[in-house]
Amino acid sequence: MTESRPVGTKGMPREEREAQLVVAGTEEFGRAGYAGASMVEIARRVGVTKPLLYQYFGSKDGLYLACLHRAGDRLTEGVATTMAAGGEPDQMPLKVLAAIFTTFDHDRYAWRLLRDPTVPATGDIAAAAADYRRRLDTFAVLGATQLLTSRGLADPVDIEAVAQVWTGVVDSLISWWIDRPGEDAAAMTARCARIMGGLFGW
Amino acid sequence: MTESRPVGTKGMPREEREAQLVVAGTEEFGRAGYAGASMVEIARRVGVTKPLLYQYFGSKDGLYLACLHRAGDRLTEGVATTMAAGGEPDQMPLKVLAAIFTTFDHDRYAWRLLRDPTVPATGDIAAAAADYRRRLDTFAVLGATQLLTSRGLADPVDIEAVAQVWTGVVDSLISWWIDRPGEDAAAMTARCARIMGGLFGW
DNA sequence: TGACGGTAACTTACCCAAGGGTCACTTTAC
DNA sequence: GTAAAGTGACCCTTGGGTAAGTTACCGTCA
Repeated sequence: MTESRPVGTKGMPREEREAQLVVAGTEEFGRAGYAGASMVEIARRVGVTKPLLYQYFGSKDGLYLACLHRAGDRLTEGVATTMAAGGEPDQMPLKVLAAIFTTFDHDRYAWRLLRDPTVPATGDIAAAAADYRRRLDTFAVLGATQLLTSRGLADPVDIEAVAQVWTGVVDSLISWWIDRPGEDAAAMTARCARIMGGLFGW
Repeated sequence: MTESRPVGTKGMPREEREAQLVVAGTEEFGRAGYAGASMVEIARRVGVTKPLLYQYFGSKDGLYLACLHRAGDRLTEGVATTMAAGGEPDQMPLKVLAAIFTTFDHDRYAWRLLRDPTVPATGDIAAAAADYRRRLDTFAVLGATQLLTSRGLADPVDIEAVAQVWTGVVDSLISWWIDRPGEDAAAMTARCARIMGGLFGW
């Protein structure tokens, strides 16, 4: 009789709803950071209310961890595969970028979760994020070592610095990409190839 | 009679206390972001309580704006001076870095205020930060244009991308620097010169 | 095939701690 | 004695988190 039906199941299985919430959470956490993101806003994006979010994920940390693990696993996997394939040191950056762009074409905020400075300094999230960053750093340091030694530079501190700047470059490229939804992964890769070729001769 | 003397003036003039609070605020905002920073914590760092902070700055936004203006003015000024001096396109990045390192050697968190993703999306802070970023972007785009055209690249979208990546590189270098308090501005500049020379032949 | 009960999906309405913000007041310097 | 520096104690909103109840789906049994 009444037209308002705000309550009751909407027939969506838990698994599917959870996936929606993780996607929405990733975007919101990526956009506003852990500290700035709001649970009720994340629920609202999916057309659902806060208690359901808590029933499924337990807490803000639980949701963040779910988002972080999805992003971190996909990222480390993709980079590991690319690095394992090997190649010339000055070709690796572009290959890794291509892998990242392809993997996260429709999930561009995911990368930011690993480097969110607003997460609590201690606890599960900090530990998990640090672990993913450590794994990525290992790859970055490996690539930087190959690149610098091929140029006659061997200072380990230089290598660390280059590795960190590299992750910052990825960060910037992804932020730039987020602001340009029309640019797909292939266009992004082509642009980077053109620029690196022109600037560095790589 | 009582040994506890928690109240009463401590003989510090307002101007000086304000400067202390801006320094503490810059560090705390830079570390935790606008959303994650706490006013009582900032006051505590200076050995003072919250009401004094509010008496001097009015609000959290007021304090943030004071920190932001100090950082933004010093930064844009330093970069403008360096850019105005001119030079070879591939020498400019290092010159700008040297200027930034020197200016912010004892204030390393300042840079982050301009790029804090946790500030409210609208309002005075957003406007002021956007304005500073726009000014810096203008310099970055200018430098990128000179650099890319000298290499035969002219796509304006490429130039925008390079400009944004450049600001990201500065970001990463400063983050890396924050974690290594022993490295002073001169050492940092020398390191960057060595790396850029080795990697790019600049 | 239809009633029916159990379970999963979902909500309203609430609690509570944290943190931004304020008031009235106290103390010291000059 | 007055003005500026400074504080304890409070208010109130925001947002994380919860309790209890409501609705729809779905398998089962007559």
